[in-house]
Amino acid sequence: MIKITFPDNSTREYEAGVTGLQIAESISPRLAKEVLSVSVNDTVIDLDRPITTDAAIKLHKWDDAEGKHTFWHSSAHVMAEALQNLYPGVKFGIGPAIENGFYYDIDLPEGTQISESDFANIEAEFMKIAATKTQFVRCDVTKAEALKFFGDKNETYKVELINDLEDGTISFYKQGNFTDLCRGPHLHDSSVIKAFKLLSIAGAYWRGDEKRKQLTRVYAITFPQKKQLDEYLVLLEEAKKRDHRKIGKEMELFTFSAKVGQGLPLWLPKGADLRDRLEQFLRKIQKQYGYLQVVTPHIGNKELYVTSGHWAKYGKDSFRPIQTPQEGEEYLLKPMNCPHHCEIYRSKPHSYKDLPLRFAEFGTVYRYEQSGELHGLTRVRSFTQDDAHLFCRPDQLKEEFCKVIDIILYVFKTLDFKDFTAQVSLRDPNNREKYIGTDENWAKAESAIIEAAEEKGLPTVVELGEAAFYGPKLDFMVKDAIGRKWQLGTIQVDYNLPERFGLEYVGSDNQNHRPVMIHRAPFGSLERFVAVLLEHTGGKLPLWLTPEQVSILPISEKYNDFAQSVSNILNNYDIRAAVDERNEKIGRKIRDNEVKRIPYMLIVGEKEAATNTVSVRRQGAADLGSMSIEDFAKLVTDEVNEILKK
RNA sequence: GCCGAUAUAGCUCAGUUGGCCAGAGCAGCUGAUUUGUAAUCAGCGGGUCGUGGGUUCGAAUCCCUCUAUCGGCUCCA
Repeated sequence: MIKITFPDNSTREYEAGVTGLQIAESISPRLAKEVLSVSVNDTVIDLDRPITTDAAIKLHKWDDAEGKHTFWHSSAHVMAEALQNLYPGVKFGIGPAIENGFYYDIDLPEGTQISESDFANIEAEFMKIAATKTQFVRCDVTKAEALKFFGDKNETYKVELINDLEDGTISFYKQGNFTDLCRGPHLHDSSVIKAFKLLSIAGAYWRGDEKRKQLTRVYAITFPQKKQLDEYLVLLEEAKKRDHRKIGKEMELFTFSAKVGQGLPLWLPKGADLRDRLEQFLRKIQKQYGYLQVVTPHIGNKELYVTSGHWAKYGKDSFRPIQTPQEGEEYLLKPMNCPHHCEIYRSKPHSYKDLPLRFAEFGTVYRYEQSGELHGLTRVRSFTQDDAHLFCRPDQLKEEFCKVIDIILYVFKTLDFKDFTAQVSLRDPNNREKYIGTDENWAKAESAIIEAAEEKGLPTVVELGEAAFYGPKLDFMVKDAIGRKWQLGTIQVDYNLPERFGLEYVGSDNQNHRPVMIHRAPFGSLERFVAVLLEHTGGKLPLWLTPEQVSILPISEKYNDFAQSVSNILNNYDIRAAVDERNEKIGRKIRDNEVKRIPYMLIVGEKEAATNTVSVRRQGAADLGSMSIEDFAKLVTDEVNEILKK
């Protein structure tokens, strides 16, 4: 007998060799029906694999991530079988589950391709296979067997994968007439897959290497119930409505012109106004935190970037240098503000008493991005960073870093970004040539970030290979309407640029010392920030950001949406008409439709109203007496602003 | 940059298998209307159908080039 411990710490005894499915059956028939896979001591395995020793287990259903993962991974195998039936000779790459669904990378036979018109056909074939209740059967194989099996089938990609695997760890899964190299786990059988939808096809390089062949990636999703698929599709449609490109056009915030050039946003008056408000908002905070505003040119001598290391790192992938007509000097459109700020620091000697120095600038930078990578406002070729560089003594580093975290969290809180991830971006340990600076400095910078995040109690995830080339970062990632992750706020510790620029300060010991630099941008860039802000709010921005919101929303949404948001505030008031033109009783409670008109008035600046004077009482507070409805409108506006600022 | 798709008035779109001077709604303009209310009535203007080439008696509709956009990949200072 073995002892099985459940997530609630209860235990039961079973015969050794019991399977996950049998355990589920022993609990309830319904659970047995719904369970998809099982974790045994934190490793997810198939339901029909025997458990031979005491173990802690967790049964996974559709509603947990592991359950979905198993479900989608198995679906990928079924889709592969369908594709194999429809496109004989197709070769398979990899087919994993992803956040929303799964994909399979395939190499179609010469001359074949899949287009949208084929989707229905593939979907039908998939459902046909799923309905046969085909079982997923695992078998362990030796490396030699595996190589022979796929070699005989000329599955070159699988052979390559197997070559990288250790003998003794290789397993196959077979369902119907499709066998795949796979670690598992899988569903017991395909009958639980009730709905399948092919989402899109795209090119994807084999093993993510752009020098290798581009395969066809087929994206799809499945569900245990047809209804869930319908709901998902509705959700996708809803998300599309929150696309910042659509909202930005409707609200007349920004536009693009092929003539101006791709990736170069043109901010329209209303968009510029929104930007300005965001800038003012941040400027105010930064002033409180002792930042000093500076302004630097949009170009800089190439030598500046040779010094900073940017030229060597990115020169060839940047916009070409501009040359002066007479002297042939070379200038670069500035791709970042740091070198300029370093030179500002260098413009005079500094005492240890001067530090930290915090130079801030809304600096517009220009970067060459590959044409296919451009995306609305989230990925552009010219954008404005809410940049600042903090020059501090090593002993001030952590405190300064923590204060920057405070600012970013304040910004996110004010704008109601709840769903973000703090990501510690470190070097790729296998690719150190990508980075400049000594290991010692990197180690110092990395530990500073990790410690500061810990001190602030900020939960973080660590990503290797995501660091800037001059230092590690703490990035704040936020998702857009359809779940794509974008980096907004960023804080970077840098020991390298101060060294390259020879930055110094005189310490209390009268010796020269090297300051540490913090790069930081709470918004990241105004472009990307506005984009994500629009997608989060669906364009319904807080009042203080766009007081003229209603007039810039499409007219159909004008009235209802805004009225609703302000009427929440109005609910706190007992509003009575003090004077009534129609000689009705003075002091009557204002009718609902009149209250609804107040927000409309607030916005369009309409002066006339049902009653010119109201007597107002704030619930649970003193009577405010009578006032003109215009004054009352102002009062409500102020209150809305106050609430939103908090 | 790579794979695939798309590109018709300011906006959202319709234009069947290539064939009359390319249509609608909204927006705009003009004139009525003055109405306790976002969306009244009448009329008008607006597109060389993304660009350049080709096939054809004839193309918005077929083919090619380029440009931009969309979904991914790669990249992302």
